[in-house]
Amino acid sequence: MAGRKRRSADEARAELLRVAEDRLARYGLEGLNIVDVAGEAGMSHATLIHHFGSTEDMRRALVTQMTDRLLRDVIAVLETEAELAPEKLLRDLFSTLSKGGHAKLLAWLAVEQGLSQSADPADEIDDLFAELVPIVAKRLPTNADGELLARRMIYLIATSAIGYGIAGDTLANLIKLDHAEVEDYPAWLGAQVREMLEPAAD
Amino acid sequence: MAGRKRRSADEARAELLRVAEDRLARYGLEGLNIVDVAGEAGMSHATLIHHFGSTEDMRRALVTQMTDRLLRDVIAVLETEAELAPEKLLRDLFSTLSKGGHAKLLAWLAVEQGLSQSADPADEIDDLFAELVPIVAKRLPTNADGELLARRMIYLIATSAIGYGIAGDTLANLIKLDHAEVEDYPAWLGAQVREMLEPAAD
DNA sequence: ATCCTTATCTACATTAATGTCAATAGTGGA
DNA sequence: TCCACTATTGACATTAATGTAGATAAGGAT
Repeated sequence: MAGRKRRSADEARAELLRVAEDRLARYGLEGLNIVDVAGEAGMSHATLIHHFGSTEDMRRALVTQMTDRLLRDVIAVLETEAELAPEKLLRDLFSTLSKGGHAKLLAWLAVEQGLSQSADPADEIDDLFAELVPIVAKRLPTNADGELLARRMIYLIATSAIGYGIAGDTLANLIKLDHAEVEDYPAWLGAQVREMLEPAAD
Repeated sequence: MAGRKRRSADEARAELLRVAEDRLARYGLEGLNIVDVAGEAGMSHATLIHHFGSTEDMRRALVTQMTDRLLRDVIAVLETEAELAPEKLLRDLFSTLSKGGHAKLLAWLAVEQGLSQSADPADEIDDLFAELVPIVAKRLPTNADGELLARRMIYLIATSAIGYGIAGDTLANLIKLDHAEVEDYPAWLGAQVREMLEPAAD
């Protein structure tokens, strides 16, 4: 009753996504229900629905925003660094995906609804990947099939990173990799990738 | 009213899991609710609860059974084949995990509840991994740190396989890997693994 | 000042699921 | 044959979530 706070539609959306991302990191997926997200953002859940259309769409928007940022970072690093340093790059990448629940949210969407159904929200993501592939390809030693190799590398890293973010801890327990070794894994994988890219025994 | 069908507890559990696995492959995760699973198995959902304790436990039992079979297969192949053929092995492994929703169920459990919380149901799985590690290690060329390398290889393959099973299609769309290349990916990864294991440029 | 757009809220409707309980009925063993 | 055990069930209670509808109010534009 104490007067409503009225924001622009853009501000409202941005604020809701900000809160949602924070809650995802703090509480995991359960934290992403519309009542709590809207509540913490100082709105009613009906308002959230008004802005996003549905809970589903809100979550999709969140994963798009997070992935967008992630890819931009990767591209920026690859374009800046003169030397290819997959170890550091993968360490950051894996860390981002496992912390903050990014990978889990992604998995949730893929599993629960099918992330690929609607190509709409992934549009910017699509563009970023299109940008990424040639940048990686340019780094490869051999030009023959450079693009395909680049795509496969990206695919390998992406699948492993997602699996790591979702089930990395559980797997580590089962395989008896201790904490330090799990932490080192991304860098180790980076080293393997570097070796794969080196002009073999030629 | 037409007379109840009474099974032994073991039969009931086995039948419920059989139906659950079938429904998982057919309908995905939504197919795994207790009302439908029990219904298709010819029981009421209260009976399912009676046997498994909770929906959660039923799903856990299912993932345990499926993972158990998967690991046994992998171990059997590794012990039988004289020649190490990671290409074929990974092709089968990735296929099993992506088909039938195995990886998705796994992800769901890991994401929704935390698969690692209760170590109880993973007991047999734990044993199987303990069995697997030395078998893989024995295949490695260098003995130095053989076990650690084996664990890392298993970790790499497992994380990538899970990511592949969950988000493989979506990623392929984004990275513009066509269907054939996605199908080939496991074998390609197998070839990479083989190269990683070969005694380098020595 | 007035009006129009729309962000916002309250209250309600709906749905879909899990889990509980007390009663019932097969089945194997004494 | 009878009994004890327990698999089975229908009905109910609960919960937690999403989404809808109509009313209201904030703020910009004319």
